[in-house]
Amino acid sequence: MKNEVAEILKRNQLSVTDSRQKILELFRLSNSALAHADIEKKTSEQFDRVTIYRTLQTFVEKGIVHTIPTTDNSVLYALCKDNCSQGRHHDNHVHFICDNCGTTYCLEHITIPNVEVPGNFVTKRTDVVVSGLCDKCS
Amino acid sequence: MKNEVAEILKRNQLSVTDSRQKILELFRLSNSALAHADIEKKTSEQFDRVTIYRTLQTFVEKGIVHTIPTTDNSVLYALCKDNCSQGRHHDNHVHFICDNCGTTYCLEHITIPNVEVPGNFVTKRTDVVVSGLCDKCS
DNA sequence: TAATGTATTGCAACTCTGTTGCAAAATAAA
DNA sequence: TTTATTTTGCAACAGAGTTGCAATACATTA
Ligand SMILES: [Mn+2]
Ligand SMILES: [Mn+2]
Ligand SMILES: [Zn+2]
Ligand SMILES: [Zn+2]
Repeated sequence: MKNEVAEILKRNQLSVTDSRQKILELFRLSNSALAHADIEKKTSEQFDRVTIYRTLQTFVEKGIVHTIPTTDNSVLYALCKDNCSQGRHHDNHVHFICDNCGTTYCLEHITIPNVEVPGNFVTKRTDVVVSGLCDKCS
Repeated sequence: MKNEVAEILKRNQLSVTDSRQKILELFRLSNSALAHADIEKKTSEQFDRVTIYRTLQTFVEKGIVHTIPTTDNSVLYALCKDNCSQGRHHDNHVHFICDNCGTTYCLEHITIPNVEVPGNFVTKRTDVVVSGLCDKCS
């Protein structure tokens, strides 16, 4: 729904532009996380590389998407569900990266366990990334 | 101890070269994880960039160091303790990245919790990365 | 709806990171 | 010491990410 996408942008005080609409739509249609390269492949005819970088950055800042750490010099992005906002992500779920097909899933229903850290360390964020074989590859 | 470093290399069926000795020593002297860039800064007068890339790759393959996922298009490396070997890492600990000073610690004594995944997913590896403020920055 | 100010985009140029092939050098084996 | 094997450095390249700036698109107000 183009309209719903525009709503999300407005709610986040972003002007509604073609690139933001299209890229946000891509995330909504995908059931897995996307890398910059994925988005570039699907939209490079339409948008400049730089625009994609800036759009992703903006989405992260606004709490529209969240990042997923990886071990291969890439960053993955996925939609934040509920009520994330500027600087406050509430995506408290585990991520799964398939070693075989590379697909990365937000396991929305599996919550991050509480992890103890030494006395004077302060936890701001905890990422849990599981890798292995996804349901399609196992 | 240069000698001990050489022992580790031999034990892993690697020929003992200047760059491997020096880089491995760097890891042993550091109490935090190192990125490629860190090693380059400390040794670029001595070794070519390419050699550092290849050395790190070799160390990971042999189980001498392990990687730590990040959210910023970089990969961190840290020494494996005990008995990791080719393809079999037993580093089952949590990592902590300080948002302020950037230092990344292996929390050797905090073990990775068991994380449930959906039925047909197969877990091969679980990474837990906590970020926030380290003891020096809090 | 049209005019205006503001925010976003595309482009060009650049830097930084990582990779590859190959000849020279270093290491290990005999 | 000689020889075979492995590793290194260099050069060249490819790809990823950044920045400044002018052109364009968007939001606002009249
Ligand atoms: Mn997610
Ligand atoms: Mn570690
Ligand atoms: Zn898969
Ligand atoms: Zn710190």
